[in-house]
Amino acid sequence: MAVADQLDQIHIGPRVRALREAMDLSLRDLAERSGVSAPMLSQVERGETSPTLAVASRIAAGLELRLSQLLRLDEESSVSVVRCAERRRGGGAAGHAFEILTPPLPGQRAELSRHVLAPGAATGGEGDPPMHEPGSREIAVVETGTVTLAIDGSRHELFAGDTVTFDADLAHRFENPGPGEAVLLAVVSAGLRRS
Amino acid sequence: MAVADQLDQIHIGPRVRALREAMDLSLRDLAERSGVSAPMLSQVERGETSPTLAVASRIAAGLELRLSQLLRLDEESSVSVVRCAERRRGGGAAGHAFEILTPPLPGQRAELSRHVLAPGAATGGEGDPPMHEPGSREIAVVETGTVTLAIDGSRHELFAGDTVTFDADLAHRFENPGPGEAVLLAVVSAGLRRS
DNA sequence: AGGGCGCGTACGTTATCACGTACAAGTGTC
DNA sequence: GACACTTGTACGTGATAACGTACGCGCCCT
Repeated sequence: MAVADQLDQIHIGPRVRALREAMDLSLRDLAERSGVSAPMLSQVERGETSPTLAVASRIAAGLELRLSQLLRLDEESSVSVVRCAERRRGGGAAGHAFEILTPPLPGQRAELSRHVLAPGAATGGEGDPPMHEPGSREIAVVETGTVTLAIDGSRHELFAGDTVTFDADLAHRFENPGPGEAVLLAVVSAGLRRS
Repeated sequence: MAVADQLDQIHIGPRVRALREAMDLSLRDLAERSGVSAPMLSQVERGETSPTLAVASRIAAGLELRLSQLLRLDEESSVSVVRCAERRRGGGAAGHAFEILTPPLPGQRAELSRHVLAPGAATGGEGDPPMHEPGSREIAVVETGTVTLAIDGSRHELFAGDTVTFDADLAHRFENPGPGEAVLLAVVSAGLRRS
């Protein structure tokens, strides 16, 4: 077996076990949820076998994830998560001002922030890495103005009053094409916590 | 084999073939690049077999992609937009109007809603049972006016711009003592455990 | 202490993956 | 037209995934 294969198996196995335990499930519980047998799950977690895509998808579903998300939990390990200390208040890029409305406390299940973009401004630079941990989801509401969400190779034009929900662990940014100022509220739900 | 499994296989196969042809490679060319045999690649592309993660990773690498990227090319877009006109609206008690800004989809990690309380109105009646599942947390931001949060035997007065976070599975309600109208945004994050 | 239960893993069996070989069909060159 | 080459797929075989059954271990209750 090639090294790359071993790396593949090693990564998904411990991750599946960590997620399963975080959800307080036994092997038999997850077997019931996913449709994959408990002994098979045990082998996968211990890295003894490489499941097929069909089985891996079912395991991911049992953990309330898509398979690409499950894989991403290990692949994106080089992405750093930037926390409140750097983005508490003030400006990001030129023309971008934000405030974080929720306290930096352990009990926060989601983070709420308000962003103001001057015409032509954006929340980040082209090609910036994702700023949130794997598994995070984000909701954004456009209060005033128009913004464009650029994410994962696609662009979505949003008008005042529109709401968008997306995977916050994919590289993304909001741009204000103008002409007026744009205000949006963002809610980021925590990703799947690691052990 | 379940339909979901079939959908999984159907998706990656045509995608692999499309990418291979776009790169002007034959099955034998890709076999050489990926380390997976040409007959196997043919079977995968035709949906005749579900490759293991180890093999699928090698196929993705031969196409200059990570496996999560290959999978994401077929997954439904994780971005969900709710237009201003699509908000779900309702009225609670007299003087209380609300709109739900997020879609009623499984991928929603949190629900975002906007509430308008006329002077003297409240979001619920005295002693109403909690409306959220155990473990839920809620964040509320007062946009305009003044509201009082009554929860667990205590009362908290909130002014425009204030944010409050609390356990949403405790009986609670927001009251508008007036004199003006009060507007607040609420974010409810799902509980910790699901049955 | 004993019994029952939950949990994770060993093991045997079956199904399927993954490969190597070979065939059929199409294309290009002489 | 004949030949060589490329390409995709059929088929047989070995390896391994995937399952069902059962065991060992630890914990809890009586």
